[in-house]
Amino acid sequence: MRERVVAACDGASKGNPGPAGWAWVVSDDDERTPARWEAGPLGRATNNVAELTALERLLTAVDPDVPLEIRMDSQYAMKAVTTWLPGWKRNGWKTAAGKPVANQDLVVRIDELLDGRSVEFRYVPAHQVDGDPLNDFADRAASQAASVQEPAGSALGSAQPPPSPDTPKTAGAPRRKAPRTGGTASSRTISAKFPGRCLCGRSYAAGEKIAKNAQGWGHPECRTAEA
Amino acid sequence: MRERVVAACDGASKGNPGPAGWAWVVSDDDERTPARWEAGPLGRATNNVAELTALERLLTAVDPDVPLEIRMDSQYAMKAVTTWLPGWKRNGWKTAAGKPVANQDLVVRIDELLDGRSVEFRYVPAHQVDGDPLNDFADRAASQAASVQEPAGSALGSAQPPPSPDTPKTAGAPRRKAPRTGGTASSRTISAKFPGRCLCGRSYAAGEKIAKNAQGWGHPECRTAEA
RNA sequence: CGACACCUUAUUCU
DNA sequence: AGAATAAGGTGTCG
Repeated sequence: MRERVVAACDGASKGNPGPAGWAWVVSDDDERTPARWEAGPLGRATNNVAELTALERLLTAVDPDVPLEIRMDSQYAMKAVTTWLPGWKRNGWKTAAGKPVANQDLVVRIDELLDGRSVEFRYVPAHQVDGDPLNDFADRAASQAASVQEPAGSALGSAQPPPSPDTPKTAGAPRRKAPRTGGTASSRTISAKFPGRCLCGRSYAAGEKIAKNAQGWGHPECRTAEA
Repeated sequence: MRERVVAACDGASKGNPGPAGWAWVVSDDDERTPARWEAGPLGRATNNVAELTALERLLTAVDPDVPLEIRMDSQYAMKAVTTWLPGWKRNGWKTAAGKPVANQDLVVRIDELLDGRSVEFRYVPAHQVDGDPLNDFADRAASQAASVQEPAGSALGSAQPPPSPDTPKTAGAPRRKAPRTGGTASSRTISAKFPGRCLCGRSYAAGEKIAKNAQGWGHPECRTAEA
């Protein structure tokens, strides 16, 4: 059976409500290095709409047959689609205070995308000194998308999102620099002779352009380091 | 009724937290020239403890009957004793996040000093190219006190605090040099025949040494320019 | 009442 | 380029 893929998603809203954005990232096999990512603007929205949208876009972008581990820092978005959703279906989408559940459309849509899929949600705290690198990447990409209100991602050849001013950096300990990713393709691509699965979780068809990465063959934009 | 006196106060903390200092300055009638000032060390403290202490020392040093305009660059210290204090008294000194309010002792002490007094607070931005001269003076005096951890002031015959390296200098426009102040006394002093009020806002008693300044008689250390 | 997130402001600095 | 000291608010749920 295929190895589970690790991903993260996050939302941002400048002013809350205000200019908002979403982002997701699928990791390399080391579960730390961004292999493929995407971010987009939302116009004026709340933080929680942005968080839910990020999850919805991630599930839409990844092959439903691939087992996923999704890391997120929003307990609201995570519990909405896991803990609270069954009760809401039963009680006619009423909150404990008797009011209508907010963002019902997004929650329902995510519920549909989750159907028949293997997804494990995992809460990771935001903005930690030595926190999850994928969550940090998604946080920065979403914040950037919220600010500039422009799409970005590995498929668009975007540069890595800039560091957030509010994300604490690692203390003195020296760290290996993560391999560059996402940017312009540089090594050779070929046409696939057989269909297969990229490390990003999506399959590729025979005849599709693929490139070699450290773990095998896959989408050219999913290359993580030169072979 | 007596004219309002203009003053400024500021704090500094090298490293934050780190060696800290406070300073206040009372202006001449031109509202630009330092007439009387004082600065002191705090040992290891935070920037905000230094800011609040500077305000507390100013209020302690100035006659409570004199109406004051206080200029400061710390919105934290200013709003703490004006905007936020009433709410804190009501809610048992809890922050919006539900945590105990920091530096409560200093805020309470300042609240007591403010009682029955005429004080207008005025925010002035820090480190501006053509910013408030009194705030700049207090900034330099507090920074110096934080560095050397020694008291200073007009009453001690201290020299003017040195310029800060981080304060942007005025662009090309030529400016009149502010009259020298605060340093060693140089012109004649006499014994007051009657009690009176100095321009610094404090009164002097009959028999106390006084000196003539541009606006009249007052404390020798409050002289602003030679007559 | 509690939790998580999104922020906004100012200062202190390094 | 970075971090610490402090406060305020909204979005959402149990």
